[in-house]
Amino acid sequence: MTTTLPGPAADVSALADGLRPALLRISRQLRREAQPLGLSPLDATLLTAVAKREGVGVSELAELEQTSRPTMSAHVKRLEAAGWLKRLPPPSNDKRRFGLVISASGRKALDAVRRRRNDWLEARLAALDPAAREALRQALGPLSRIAGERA
Amino acid sequence: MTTTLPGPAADVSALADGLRPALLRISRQLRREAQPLGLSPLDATLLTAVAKREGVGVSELAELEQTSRPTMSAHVKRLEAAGWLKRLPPPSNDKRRFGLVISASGRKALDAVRRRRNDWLEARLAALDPAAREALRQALGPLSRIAGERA
DNA sequence: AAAGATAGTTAGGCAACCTAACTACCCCGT
DNA sequence: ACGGGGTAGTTAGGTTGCCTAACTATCTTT
Repeated sequence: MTTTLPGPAADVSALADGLRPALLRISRQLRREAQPLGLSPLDATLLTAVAKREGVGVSELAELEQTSRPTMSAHVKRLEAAGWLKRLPPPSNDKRRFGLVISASGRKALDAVRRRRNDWLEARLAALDPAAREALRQALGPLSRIAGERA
Repeated sequence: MTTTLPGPAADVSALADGLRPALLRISRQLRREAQPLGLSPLDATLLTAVAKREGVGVSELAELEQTSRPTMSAHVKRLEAAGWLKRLPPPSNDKRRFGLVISASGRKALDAVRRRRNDWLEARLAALDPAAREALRQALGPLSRIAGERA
């Protein structure tokens, strides 16, 4: 166990101060280096989320991804226009909500992006030594928890 | 060079797939939860960078922070307008560039923000168990390297 | 059947980013 | 000594991702 004695608060502060800029910068790059020919990292995240929960509604998805409903509504519209997502008419007998599902081409796009190795983040990870990657692997759980990811 | 055989690549892919959404989501929150009364996380990052390298120029700072020059120019303008940053006239005899320094009130704002504990990220970190924090601490180095942070 | 809650959209705005194009200046070679 | 090519910084214009407020349509509850 790590010492949690005198200054846990100062400890946490220092860690936060270190993490904040790194995280901000990484995500900046992440968004920027989106390959023009594929899905943006955000698109991939959203499609994955939908694939994981076929028939999810816009609001529920917004909550899962922690954005506002209008924001998610716009994303869904965009992804649908791109043909990666379909809205099934009311799965229940509730005519307000529809069920979102990933389309065949959406799944294809997702697979294609995954098969490609030229992603910015992967390149950076590959450039690290194995110990560093292992450290990141260990940190993945905590990071996901911070991100508030639900199954 | 680390082995680039079949296994590690898949490994790296999986790690990237796990990290990407978590990092995106965290940075989304990070930007959103800016305390109205203080500096945004971005502002804090930039001021810290300037403080670390007094007299830095706009272009150099842009490169350090990995943004375009116009973007940095706008940030500098904003931070200067807020009174957190000053531009010293040409420190060398090169009349094109000026030297950026953090102002007294900038330093004060930075300290104030640091002293406050109500930051979103810190709250999340504090909610983790010590082992998880330790894992993040270990990952900080690799993350910084991915972010391309220079001294 | 009216009141209130919920799903989703529209409208309007903001922050952070980019590229292209411009000004002002520096330096170097002929 | 001067003209061209590079560099510092800004301006202009556009994109993306996000938000709140307010609206429509559909339940649900009383």
